[in-house]
This record gives sequence, structure tokens and C-alpha cells, in this order.
Amino acid sequence: MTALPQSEPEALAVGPLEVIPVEHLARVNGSALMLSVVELRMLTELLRRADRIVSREELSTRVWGRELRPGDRSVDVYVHKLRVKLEAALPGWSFIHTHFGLGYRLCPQPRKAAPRLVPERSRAGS
Amino acid sequence: MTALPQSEPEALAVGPLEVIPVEHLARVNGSALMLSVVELRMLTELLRRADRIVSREELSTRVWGRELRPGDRSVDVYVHKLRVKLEAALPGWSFIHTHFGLGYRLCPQPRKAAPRLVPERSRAGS
DNA sequence: CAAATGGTGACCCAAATGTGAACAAGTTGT
DNA sequence: ACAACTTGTTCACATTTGGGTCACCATTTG
Repeated sequence: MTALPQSEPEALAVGPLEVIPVEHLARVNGSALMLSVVELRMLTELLRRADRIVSREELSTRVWGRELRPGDRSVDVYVHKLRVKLEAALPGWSFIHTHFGLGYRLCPQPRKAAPRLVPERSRAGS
Repeated sequence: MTALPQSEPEALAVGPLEVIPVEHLARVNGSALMLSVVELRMLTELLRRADRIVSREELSTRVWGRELRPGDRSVDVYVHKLRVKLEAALPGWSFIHTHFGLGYRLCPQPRKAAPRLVPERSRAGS
């Protein structure tokens, strides 16, 4: 057992989400996500502060290592990319919540089901 | 129970894939693959780290015993050769996944069905 | 309502990866 | 020794991917 700096935990997890930063690997419900380097860094930072609001400034600093320039939308764009991939990995769940004017907050939870227009089809197992 | 050096397991297996390094044998769903020496070593190394990302540098070191020279594509070429043979052995499955800028990850799984060219007939009634 | 803020698809383009083929070296069979 | 194969290595070219940036639409706020 190597003594790791406790500031860098080996793995982070919240709900069905798990990230192993040193391995550049993220999983949802055990299955690996295909994330780019920046996407993974961003998810990691959100996960470090799970369930707390993280400002764009802070995300910009931690993920890109630079100040957030005025008019810079890259944070938003990458939040979107993450949302798309997370939704694909676990349909019906919300992960990243927007706090208007403040930032984003990671909190995996089943999304409130939209009322079915057409009744659910029964699901056949394999 | 013979006490083998635990660093060299007799057999490695993940899903339908099985490799017995000491016998130079690889099987998919029980049937043997025809692999060259380098191909087998590479598959073995990937299998040892199943479901984790293995960098090209590491593959070069472990399979060829040398540093990865800049511009060296041999890792990619052999990943390709493996993919071809694995696909032939078990059509419709993916085994080796590319993590852009990071490396490869072995994880046998049925490939996501290609999206229908012609959309599924909808069953909305009215 | 208007202004601010966030969502999202499209685009550019350099770099990473996929892939067929040529080549050389080694093996096998005769 | 020679031909017929096999295999490892290297190229060249084709494709894909990802980071960054816009533009335009949608939502929220006051």
C-alpha cells in the first residue's frame, strides 16, 4: 500500500458514477465511458465537489488552468458534451444541474419521468 | 492447488475471450485463434489489464521490450491485426476500444447495433 | 418586455488513429 | 539451394477525433 497524498484520492464515486483520475477512466454503472481528456478532467472536478455548486471561473481554472475570459463559452460547451454522454450511458438520469448565474452542480439522480404520451411497452428480457 | 507465481496466472479470461500464455493459446468462445507471436503477446498484455486503458508506450515496452520511438505505428498496426481476427472469430463484437490520445482498452462486448437506415416502424396509433 | 445567461449545433483544422500495401527477413517443404 | 509462405516492420494515404470558437435559439431574471 503506497501512501498517496490524500488530496488525490484514487477513485471518486457518487451514485452510479465513478471516476479513477489516474487511470483516465470514468464509469457509469460499471461500464466505461468514452471521454476525451478535457471531458474527463471536467467530470473529475465536478465530482470532487459533488452536490456543490462549482462556478465557471473555477471550472475554467481547474480544467484549463487559465482564467475564464469574458465571452468564453467553453465551460458550457463541455458541460453539454458531458451531459450528452452521460445521458447516453444512463438514459433517464440527470447528472449536471445548472444554477443560473452561479455555475453547475453534479448530482446523479433519476429524472422525473415525463408523462408518457403512449403507454410503456412491456420489456422482454433476453 | 499448485502454488504458481501469482504474477503469471495460468490463464486469463474476460467474457468470451481466453488466453493461456504459457501454451501460446488464445480462444474465443472455446475455439482457438490463429495468432502470431507478437499478436498473442499483445492480446495477453491487454487482457492482463482488461477494462483499463493501456498506453502505447506501455504496450511497446511490454510486447517489444523497447521504448516507443516517435512516429512508431507498430502498436496501432497490431491492434488492427488483432481486431480483424477477433472480429472474424466473433462477428458483431467489439474487443479493443480506442481512447484517443491515451491508448487502448480491452473490453469484449456486443457492438452497438448500427442505427437503422430506415427508421423502425413507429407504432403510434390514433 | 429587454437584458443577461445558458443550450446546442455547426464549423475549422491540427493531430491521432485506421488501414492497405510494400518490403525484408525468417521458415518450411522438397 | 530454391520456391512458396509466413511474419515483423515501415510507409503512405484515408478517416476520425477533439479542442476551440461562433452564431443563433431558449430560458431566466428583473
